[in-house]
Amino acid sequence: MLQVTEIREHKDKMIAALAKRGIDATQVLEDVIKTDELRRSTQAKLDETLAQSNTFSKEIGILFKKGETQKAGLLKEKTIQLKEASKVVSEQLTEASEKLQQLLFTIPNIPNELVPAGNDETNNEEVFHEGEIPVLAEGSLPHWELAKKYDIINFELGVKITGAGFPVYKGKGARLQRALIAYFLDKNTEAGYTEYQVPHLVNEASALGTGQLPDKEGQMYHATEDDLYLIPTAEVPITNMFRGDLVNSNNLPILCTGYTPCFRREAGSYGAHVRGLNRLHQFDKVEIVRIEHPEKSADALDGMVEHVKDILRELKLPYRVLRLCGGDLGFTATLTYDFEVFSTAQDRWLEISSVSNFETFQANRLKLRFKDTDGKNKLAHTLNGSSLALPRVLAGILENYQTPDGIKIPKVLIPYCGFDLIK
RNA sequence: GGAGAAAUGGCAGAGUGGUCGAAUGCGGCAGUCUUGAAAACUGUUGAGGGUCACACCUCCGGGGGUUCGAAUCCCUCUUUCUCCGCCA
Repeated sequence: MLQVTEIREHKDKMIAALAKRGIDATQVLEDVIKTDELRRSTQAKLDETLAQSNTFSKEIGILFKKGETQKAGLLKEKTIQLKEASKVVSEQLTEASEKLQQLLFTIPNIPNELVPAGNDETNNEEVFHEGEIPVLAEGSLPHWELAKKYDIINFELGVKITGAGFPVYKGKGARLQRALIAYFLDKNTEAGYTEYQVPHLVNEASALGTGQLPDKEGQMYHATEDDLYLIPTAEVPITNMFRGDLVNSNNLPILCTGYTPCFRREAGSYGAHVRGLNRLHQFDKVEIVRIEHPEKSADALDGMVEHVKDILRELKLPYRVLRLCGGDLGFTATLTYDFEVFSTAQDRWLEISSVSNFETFQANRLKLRFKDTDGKNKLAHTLNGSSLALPRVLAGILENYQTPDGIKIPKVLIPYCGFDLIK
């Protein structure tokens, strides 16, 4: 959620930046300013009435003590009238505040100046790539065929017990998943992130805090009986641990990591692009989250990108890093780098990580502040990234590491797996 | 599931109808002392809205009520703790 004071001061700049998302925000920003003016003037009116009423109440107390009950009675009448008047104004204030809130909820975050303009993924900018794309032997297979061949992932069983998009991992497939999770968590904790295990269901306030609600309601599974949401990413519970907090600036940055399953309802398209592990309703992910001082968040984002690069380098997977364009940028982000692994047998890139800076957008909803060295309370910056999403990494490994003898295991994973070949 | 107790500033913890946005301690910040640091001492320090700045308004778990006036009384919800029951 954007800050109203920022909108008041930098409206034109914001309109220009939001244009990169393909949005003309002129009208809505003007509405925000107008509604905020109404809110403030109504607030002032209410304050005045209440101030008057408070003064009278104090006088009544004094009069009673003196025993001047008649005078007190007169003042009572007056305060009763003021109370009636304040009720009406108070309702107007609520109305204006709610309208303002509604408007603010519809406006996405302001893209960073590095974000290229553009409507869709074709305008994303490749900023880095690394790793050799292997030349595979004759008869190499996509991962869903490999999964069947080696009996390590069973999609049909998942359909039987739940539905499409809920695979069952088996034997060395399950072990490889577990190895990846442990390896990722180890890499993250070595880099200074503290490991957390968090709830997989969250309440409405949490979903609002990180921006899943109100705009992405349909993308989450909703347990209506208890009004809880299955998390679409560990970002939600982890970031919300700090909701409403006021932290001291010398406690920043705060670095967290956690493994969770992630649940996504999103109705995907059909065909090869969603086959196998490419798109699931439930998948595993290890997430990193940072709470940063505003002056350090840009560097922090670069650091997170380097961290994820390091992991992919160790896994020896061919990958590229994209800077998302305005049209592809998520609602809450100012700047996002996507990581994609090349899936050789499918001959396409698969997104495996998304690293973003949200600046104050989430913090404003979360009321996550820090006490700066000048003694002032300010909104912190939040950032997060996947490190990494499991299924597509697994797909990449299966496809890129396949040989006529079986699937080799990346060297760094062998200690975690306890085997070096799936055959 | 049953019975009882509680929820107050960054933290701990007083406060049972008016002068309480709230004692005290810790922590934070500034200073004195010191070569420097620690200790000690002195001062300062809740949050949000509003204002050029004041004034002023709101906030004592959430919501509602009683009252001229509520942290304080009533209702309700949530959470925590103790005891009992049940159970991985």
